[in-house]
Amino acid sequence: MRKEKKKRLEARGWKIGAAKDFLGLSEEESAYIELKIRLAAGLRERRQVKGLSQVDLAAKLQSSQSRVAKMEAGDPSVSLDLLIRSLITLGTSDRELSKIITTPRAA
Amino acid sequence: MRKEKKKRLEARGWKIGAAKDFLGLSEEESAYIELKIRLAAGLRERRQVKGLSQVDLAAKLQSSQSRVAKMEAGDPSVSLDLLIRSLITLGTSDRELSKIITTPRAA
DNA sequence: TGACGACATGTCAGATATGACATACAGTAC
DNA sequence: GTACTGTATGTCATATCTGACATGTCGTCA
Repeated sequence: MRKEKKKRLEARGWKIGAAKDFLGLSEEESAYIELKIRLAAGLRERRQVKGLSQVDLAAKLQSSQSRVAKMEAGDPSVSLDLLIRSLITLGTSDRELSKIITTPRAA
Repeated sequence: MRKEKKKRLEARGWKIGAAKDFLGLSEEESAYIELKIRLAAGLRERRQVKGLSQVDLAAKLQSSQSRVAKMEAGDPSVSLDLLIRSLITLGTSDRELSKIITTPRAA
């Protein structure tokens, strides 16, 4: 369990949202959160590589800057569904998506 | 996803294979749908390998048999989020998940 | 200093996904 | 035939997600 800052950003919202457990996250919960964080990082990276601002991306997604910010922060209010749809909108292929999922984040 | 488009897709039953060829789906829409179908197939396969019924799996997921059936059918009412969480609950690793995403479906 | 651009964060009305239920259908066994 | 198991499908109340808005922070530039 070494996910440092981004994990910490999430922890508060998740522990409150889960509301039934308290002694830390179960295997499944942390697997889910870590996956979300990798997708979030992948989204930010791809957006930046394309030279887009959050506002630009929001326009493409028909969403808003604040939601894009939450996506990239791995906010508990963002679903994997939205993250993946956003990556797809940015032109991410299945193979690239697959890589994002399996690539360990830098410590 | 935009409501009207979804309703239209739903009305015409986009869960069938090769939907893109019959409906006027954009690249992004069909990428999303095909991804969902692969996850759905992966879920069914893993459930069956473990010798579980839909009722059994529903219990594990704290969901219902009908929702499991919809998941495995790739129903429009099911999110990628739920599909992936379900796969995680079945013990699917990141690597396996990645494989499900990139494995082309049998025609 | 102020103004600007990019990003973060909190809130909330409205949209969507979810579990649960009822019911139907296909096999299998008796 | 009945009974049972497993799966599919339609509906619905409500729990959750989403876009939009307001506002704040931080860096840069003149």
